[in-house]
Amino acid sequence: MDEITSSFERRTTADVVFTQLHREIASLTLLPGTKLSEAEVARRFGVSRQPVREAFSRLGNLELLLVRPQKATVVRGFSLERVEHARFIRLAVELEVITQACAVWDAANADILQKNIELQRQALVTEPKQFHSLDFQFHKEICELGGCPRAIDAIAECRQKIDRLCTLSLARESEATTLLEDHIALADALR
Amino acid sequence: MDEITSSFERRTTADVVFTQLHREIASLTLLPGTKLSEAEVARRFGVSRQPVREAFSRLGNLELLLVRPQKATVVRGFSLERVEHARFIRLAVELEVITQACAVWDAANADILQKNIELQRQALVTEPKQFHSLDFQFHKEICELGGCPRAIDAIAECRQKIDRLCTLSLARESEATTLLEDHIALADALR
DNA sequence: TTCGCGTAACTGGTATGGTAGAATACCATT
DNA sequence: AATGGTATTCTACCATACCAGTTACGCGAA
Repeated sequence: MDEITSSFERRTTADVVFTQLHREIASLTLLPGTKLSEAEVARRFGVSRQPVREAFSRLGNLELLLVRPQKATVVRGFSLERVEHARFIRLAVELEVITQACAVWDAANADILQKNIELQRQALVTEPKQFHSLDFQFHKEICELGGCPRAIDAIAECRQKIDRLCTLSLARESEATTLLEDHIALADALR
Repeated sequence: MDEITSSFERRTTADVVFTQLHREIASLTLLPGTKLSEAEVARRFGVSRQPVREAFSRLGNLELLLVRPQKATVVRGFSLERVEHARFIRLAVELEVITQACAVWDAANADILQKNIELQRQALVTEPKQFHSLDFQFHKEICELGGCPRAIDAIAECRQKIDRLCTLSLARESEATTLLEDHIALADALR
């Protein structure tokens, strides 16, 4: 989730509110349908309405909040349709990245990925919390090796939308195992 | 470009400023690097700084403006890298859509596309301005027929970013011809 | 009890004043 | 003339007050 905050040089009040609210929405501390009021949130954070308003605006742009004039702002539900959409985009991008990666493949690349997979295997039994970042890096490496370094941004963006639902529905640990298998298969296919 | 404003139920002052600025940036009336000040723009529109600020925020989210604390807000340049990125995403999505479309293809679908292509051919000689919307609809139809109606949103989003550069570099008319050929080839391939 | 209406509380949108930080221009000093 | 420091001026940011719709609640009549 830190990909979001890392680009801010100086943290303004609005940034703080935005980041915190984003976290709460993503972690489902704030459930969809929850009504948020600028004034109430402002009180909670001990700031004026202005930065809260700014934060609401950004969250609205991310489609996490539905804010309309003179009506209460609510946490947006994730329709399955929208999740499916994000998953579709991600799939399309990943496939294309892999296609491109195939064109320029060599042994050195395979080594890099293999090294990452080993780390993943270790992380799975010793430090499950690290798996997530390794997973991210795995895809990032494919993007870079494939010559599309910026593609990872798009993938991460989709992933973030999808993950909101995953937090709700399934345990991360059991998922990690299947992901690792996917990664191994992927590396094999590239070779 | 109207896909952007159409989703607003009630037009607020901020909406107006946002839409107008967006138009000016997209049409290169405001060149990249141009410095914009909240106060100055507010004066120009005859409104307070607040809605301008709101508009700046939205444009910043779209990466059209670079707004950082206590520093002048500038119109963002489109690095070739970013255009390439958008083009890449679009390509990936379109390819995937077409793949899916192939799976469920039949003669009726082919007719629909063929009808659109005929319209395009006419538009090219009689009413070039219509070509753009027909082009949009062509891709939209493929998305819908392929069972991914929302994919067109992602495509349109990328296209918008790309078009900003196209406005600068090449005449739309000559491009339209090659696009039509592409469309015909595409419809053939699907069949 | 139930329905309708009016009012009061609350919503986000707008206007404005003040503040801290960044950039620039300018002057003094070397 | 070149440079370093300073003051002015600009920036976006934040707080506050006010406004115009919207919603919700309670009271009175049927």
